[in-house]
Amino acid sequence: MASARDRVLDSFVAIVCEEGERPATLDAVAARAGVSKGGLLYHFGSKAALVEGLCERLTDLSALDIERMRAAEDGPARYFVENCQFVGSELDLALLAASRLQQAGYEEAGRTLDDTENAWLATLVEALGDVPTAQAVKLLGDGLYHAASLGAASDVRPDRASVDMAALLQVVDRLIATKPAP
Amino acid sequence: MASARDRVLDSFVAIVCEEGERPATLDAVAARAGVSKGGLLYHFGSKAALVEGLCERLTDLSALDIERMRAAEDGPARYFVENCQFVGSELDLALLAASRLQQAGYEEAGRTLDDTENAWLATLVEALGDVPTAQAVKLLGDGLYHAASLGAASDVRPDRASVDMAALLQVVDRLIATKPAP
DNA sequence: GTCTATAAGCTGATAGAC
DNA sequence: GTCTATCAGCTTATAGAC
Repeated sequence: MASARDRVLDSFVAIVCEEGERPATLDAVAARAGVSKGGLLYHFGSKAALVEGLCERLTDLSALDIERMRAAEDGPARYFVENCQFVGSELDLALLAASRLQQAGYEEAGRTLDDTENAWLATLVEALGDVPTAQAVKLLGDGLYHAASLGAASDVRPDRASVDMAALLQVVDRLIATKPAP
Repeated sequence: MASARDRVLDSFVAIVCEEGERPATLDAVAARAGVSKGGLLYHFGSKAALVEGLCERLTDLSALDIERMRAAEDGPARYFVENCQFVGSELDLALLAASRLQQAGYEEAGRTLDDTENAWLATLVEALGDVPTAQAVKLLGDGLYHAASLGAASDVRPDRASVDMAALLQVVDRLIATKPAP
């Protein structure tokens, strides 16, 4: 079984992703992690400390993802777009939670998100060689991520249009094929 | 001077956009609108009623925008992408506020957002004739909107990469030019 | 390291005067 | 239509026992 500290952070992330920032009270997080509020506050002295813990986790996970992206067989652009689908990975959850917390006013979450987004963009620019094309690919991914963040919170809406990933990747290929010579 | 009811709704939207959902307390909204909490509660009987008011406003504003999009000189796709930049318009504010409230757990805001997003996508599909291309354009816009929602809350970050709109519109043109024949 | 008990502050909402 | 006064509930955080 994971350490109590890890379980607390997992629970915090899970509740923020499933229900939002406001329901992620110290009481609720502690209960889900199977500790008392006092026990939680031993590991994270305040709610801001929980956010800080999430930011550290996000930084680690995104650095790992950048490495995988660089080494991806089909190239970083395809890897990036494909992985902007929400599948519930640790990185997905950390990103969604950070986004929610940023929107709830926690500035550190916003800074960490900015850093990770800049790293992704830089990797795309490096791989594609053309800045506008790289920015467009980044925006496509952000768009997917935006849709995920709308969906992951509430119940799934059957009438919400879902994206055909295979077709989208072909659009990405068109974008790369028509990019101006450097 | 606008009616008290409008001033209350304006204040609610403004605080949600500038500081987030949690700081948008009945007290804070009333103070900004220049009425007492009791005065506010006469017009909107609960916080959920404020959200409802915003949703109605968003529905009206987005219907107006769809009309403008259909009639746009450079075509709906260019109009759409250009207008996904956050410039602080009433529609921008309503969209950002709805997104924040959706992420804070207000389901009606999520439903209204879904409706407006579906309407934009349908208009793009109708104008471009190719679904994957239309979805890609929609995602580009969502990506821009995502960047705006990260920026509009906290202070402006000078190191955050900004998008070159002229270059992005050229990418959109490439996308449209290479779309498969119907 | 983890618990219980408690303090102190804030928030949404009601009741009733004007 | 708008105000003041007030309450009940929740949330963060502290203090101190085990």
